[in-house]
Amino acid sequence: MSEENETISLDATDLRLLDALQRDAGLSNLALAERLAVSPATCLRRTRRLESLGLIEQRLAVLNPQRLALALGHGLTAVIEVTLERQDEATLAGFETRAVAEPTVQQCYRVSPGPDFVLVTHCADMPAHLAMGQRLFTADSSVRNVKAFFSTKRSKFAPYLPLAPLGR
Amino acid sequence: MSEENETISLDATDLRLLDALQRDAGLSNLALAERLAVSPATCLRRTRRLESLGLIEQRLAVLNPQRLALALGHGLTAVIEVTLERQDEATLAGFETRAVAEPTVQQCYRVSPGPDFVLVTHCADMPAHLAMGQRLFTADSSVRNVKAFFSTKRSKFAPYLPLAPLGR
DNA sequence: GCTGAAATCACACATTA
DNA sequence: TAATGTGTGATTTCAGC
Repeated sequence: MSEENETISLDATDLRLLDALQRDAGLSNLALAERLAVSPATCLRRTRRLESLGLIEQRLAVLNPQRLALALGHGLTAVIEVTLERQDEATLAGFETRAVAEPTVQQCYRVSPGPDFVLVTHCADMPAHLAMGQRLFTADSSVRNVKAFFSTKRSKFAPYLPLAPLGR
Repeated sequence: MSEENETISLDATDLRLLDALQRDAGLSNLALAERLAVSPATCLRRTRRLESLGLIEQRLAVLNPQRLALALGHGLTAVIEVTLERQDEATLAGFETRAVAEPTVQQCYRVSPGPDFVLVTHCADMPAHLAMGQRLFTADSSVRNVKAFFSTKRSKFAPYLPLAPLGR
């Protein structure tokens, strides 16, 4: 992946390609090319470029937690607000590193105003959730306050970024 | 997609397959089969079954918002807590339907205790964010209270579900 | 954007437990 | 009987032009 912060230039085809991929990464290169009305070769070259530029971060299958629960038992999704004792960069970065390293943390956002971080976590059960809280919050003296809300239903999961020049 | 709520039975190979796919849906069937030490045919059959059972909800490319911002200008990610006037199912379902239909809403969770919903939204800019707030909250008399936190950095995005019998 | 070689996929069928 | 693995033609990928 290209690591420089050079200015990246994207034309309308790149944007349509990114948009198609963030909605359905299961399409074959051929199907994708047809949808964008470009040749398969062009489509492939562009996709490779967008990957090498780091714009496409990962491709993943999103599993359905409700369905999976029928087979594995219910997991526990929580939205957690975390406030630290101090807001200097070292303190923030320290907590962030620990949060990101925790496998049960699915998402981590630095936010403002309000708490310092919002996490989305998913644990197998309540003991696992409590153990995560022990590791990540109780054992960390830089954590001042924690509020956890448990998800009773994930109504939507569609992390699509708006690609403005598309006119969406 | 199978719509019945029949008991779904998953063996260790199914779980390893789901786990591989939720971490990397870019693998070819051949590579996947090799990783799981099964034949390509088995791998493909199993994948199809998991899709038809609705366990695999979608395949998507996750874009990097920081990188994309270099080309498009920064967007605005917010975590929003929403409390409604009443908590009866009709009121909850009404708001949920509107939230899910809003394209800027990336994720929607019903939660308890605390607020009734937590949303993760992404808008092109502040005017777009305010317009979303107008549509979704101000215009809805069932909404009592809204708290929005703006994300200054997405530190982690890895919506992997724990597949317990794997021993992870 | 086109073409062709190499890889991959997807299906039918034989095989095993 | 149900699931796996092997083999085949068809499709797709991906290089050079």
